[in-house]
Amino acid sequence: MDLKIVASEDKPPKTSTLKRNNERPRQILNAAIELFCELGFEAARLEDIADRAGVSKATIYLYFESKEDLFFALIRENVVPMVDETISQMESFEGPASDFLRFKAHTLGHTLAYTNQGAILKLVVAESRRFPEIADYFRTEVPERGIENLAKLIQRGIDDGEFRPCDAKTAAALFMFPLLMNGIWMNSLGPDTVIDPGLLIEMHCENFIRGLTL
Amino acid sequence: MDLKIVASEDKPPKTSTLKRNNERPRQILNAAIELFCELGFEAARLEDIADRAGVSKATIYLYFESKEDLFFALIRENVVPMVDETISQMESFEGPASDFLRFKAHTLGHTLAYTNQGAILKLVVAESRRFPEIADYFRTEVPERGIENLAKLIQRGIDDGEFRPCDAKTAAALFMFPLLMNGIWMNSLGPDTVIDPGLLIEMHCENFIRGLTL
DNA sequence: AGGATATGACTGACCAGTCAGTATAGTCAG
DNA sequence: CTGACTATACTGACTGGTCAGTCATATCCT
Repeated sequence: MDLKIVASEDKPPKTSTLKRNNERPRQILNAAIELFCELGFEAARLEDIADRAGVSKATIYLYFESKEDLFFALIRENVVPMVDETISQMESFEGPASDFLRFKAHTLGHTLAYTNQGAILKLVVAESRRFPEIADYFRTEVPERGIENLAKLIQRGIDDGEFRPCDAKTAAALFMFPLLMNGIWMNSLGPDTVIDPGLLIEMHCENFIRGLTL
Repeated sequence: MDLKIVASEDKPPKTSTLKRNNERPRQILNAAIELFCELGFEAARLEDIADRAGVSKATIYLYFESKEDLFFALIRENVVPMVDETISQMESFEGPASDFLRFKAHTLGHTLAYTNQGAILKLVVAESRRFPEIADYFRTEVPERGIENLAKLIQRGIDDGEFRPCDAKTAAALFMFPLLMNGIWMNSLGPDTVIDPGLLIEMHCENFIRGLTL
């Protein structure tokens, strides 16, 4: 792509505060996310990540132990906080369970389909067999906590007579799976002419609630 | 440089040659499937594939042009025939649409969850951005044909008054997505203690039909 | 001065793909 | 039947390129 002329015409835009050290990890991580999502873990080259972050490859090693550590940080810094937020939303929610499901289907559904959150999911799923410790961390922090909390909400719906009795955990997973698959789809094979993600989310939402309602 | 045209076919009518040559491509392909599914395309080494197939690496190149060709052959030889079969089942089916959905949910659901078909899906999804031609081939041969035909069946259900009116293609995708995600899940993060794949398939099946029924 | 931040240049391992050569079996002239 | 020839199947050893990770050196900021 761009070969660097050795010296000459060095940085004219002299950044006064070179104490950007605080931002460096974030810059590098963002570049890593983009490239991991585009190419997969193996095929993403550290040198390209460095280029995109505007640093040299060696600088990455000032802030991260290894390529794998970068992958781990991605989950720790980006995915887990999002789950935390969802869970606290869920805990403070008081209306009918179906209202929350509608809200969540639309927000999460669109986030997964139209941002690289879907690509991150695809990435984790693709690499999980090769990085068991990362997969373990992800599994316990994301799906297990997420499903558990969503199951609580659905169980409340069942107890309140809003939903018919069923296994709440399975129902929670069943609520999530089309949204997750939609996100993976849109970040791999899609977008295509066959599936309209917005329509699918909408239909899933109504069909799921309809099927679950007494 | 390469004048290894393999064709030149004028079969002697009676050659009782014990050539195992016929089996070689299948042996190699099976080994490739296993390793691609375990490790992903990049991380799977051709030498390991060769070892598992009981041949040398150079032998692979007698039957396949490149590593990527091996990936392509995997889809052509394994995935597409399965879709063909499903479609012909669907076309010859005559009972209520919901019966076929139940049948398909269970057979396909279990195949994806408990065989490496789910891992193959995971693989295709993971690598599709890096191999656009393979992704195009897969998309047109598998999801597009599959969804189109399933949509026909669902449309018939709508026309017959079995289901309530809705967009049949979206409904078809919505029927498939939990089964696909379940297959990917079981071949990446799962199996785990949170999700029971069999229960999920069963519940999806009933909930989906219930939601769609008038 | 001296610690913190950064990098260009390098290395060592790895791996897809190649090639010259071996092995085995079929063909056929004598 | 035999030995020379040929076609097919296969492989060990190599190459050229790639890339994660290292390190000696340089620059900046108290």
